[in-house]
Amino acid sequence: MSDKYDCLKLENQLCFPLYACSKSVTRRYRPFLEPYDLTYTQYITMMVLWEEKEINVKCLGERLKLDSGTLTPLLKKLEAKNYISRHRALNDERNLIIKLTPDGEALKDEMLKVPEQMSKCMPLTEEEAAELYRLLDKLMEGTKEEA
Amino acid sequence: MSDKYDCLKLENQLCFPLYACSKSVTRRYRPFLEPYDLTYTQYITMMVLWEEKEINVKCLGERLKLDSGTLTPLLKKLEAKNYISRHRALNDERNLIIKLTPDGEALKDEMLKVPEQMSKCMPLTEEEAAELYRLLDKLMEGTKEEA
DNA sequence: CACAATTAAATTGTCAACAATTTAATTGTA
DNA sequence: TACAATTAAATTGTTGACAATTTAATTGTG
Repeated sequence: MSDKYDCLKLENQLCFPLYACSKSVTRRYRPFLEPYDLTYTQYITMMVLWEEKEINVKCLGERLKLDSGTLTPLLKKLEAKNYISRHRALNDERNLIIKLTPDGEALKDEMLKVPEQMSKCMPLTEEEAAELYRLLDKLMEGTKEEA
Repeated sequence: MSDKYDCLKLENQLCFPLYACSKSVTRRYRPFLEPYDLTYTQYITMMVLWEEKEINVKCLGERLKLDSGTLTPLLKKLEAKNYISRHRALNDERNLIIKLTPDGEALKDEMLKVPEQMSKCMPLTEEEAAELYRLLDKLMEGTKEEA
């Protein structure tokens, strides 16, 4: 019961579950982030800043795999919410340095409950999560730009 | 060497690899789809139509997990490219019926090589792919709207 | 039958993703 | 030192994603 078009069926492709699942998980974050006026992308940007304290747009883009076309407007929004500051580096004015404001820093403690709440929505065992992580990583390696 | 903020690190979350990997895979499709003037979302829409021949927007949205706000403009674009037709159902004019045009149907054979080419970018064994599929499916179940 | 409730698609508005281009600062080199 | 090449961020333009609302058709019920 198989024909040559089977490979063109949605359910036979890995790409679609990946795409749908990613959207589904992102959507799940919304209610937890909304009280802080953050979108998912803004949230992961803040996650990097909670680790780094200070970073330029280029490095931030490498961590998040986003370019300046996405980040510039997003960072302006985070600045408007007073979570971050944006200033040119003194030694090289091409670099825009992103720093947490006190408000942004304070948010970190509030946000501790987000991953906790999210993990309740993730019906995977510890081992399954680790395996999923490994497989995504491997897939990522293979799909990123090659020489 | 762990503190209470570890859970707020990007690399300790499943959500980020999922999000990044999905974007990476989608990006990989671009060069294969560009010759046919299709985006990834337009491509998966065509995949449903190659299976169904005829479907209304609501059902299409359920298959693709997209709403009319996303689909309406996308379907108008596919219509403009002459891959699909859009007509109201005679028995219930609320329903918009999407059908393949001959051009859209013909595209199916051309597109057979897309999954083939893509699979070369997917560095997973058969078993790994199956396991990834299973895990994504399980995660999907858990993250979709609950009662 | 009338009209409220429901349903399907379209519309509106906001944010994201990303290619391609532009602007401005810095670096390398003839 | 001039000036070409490179680099970082911003800008422009297109497409998607989705919440919320609107429009129009159909269904259910008093």
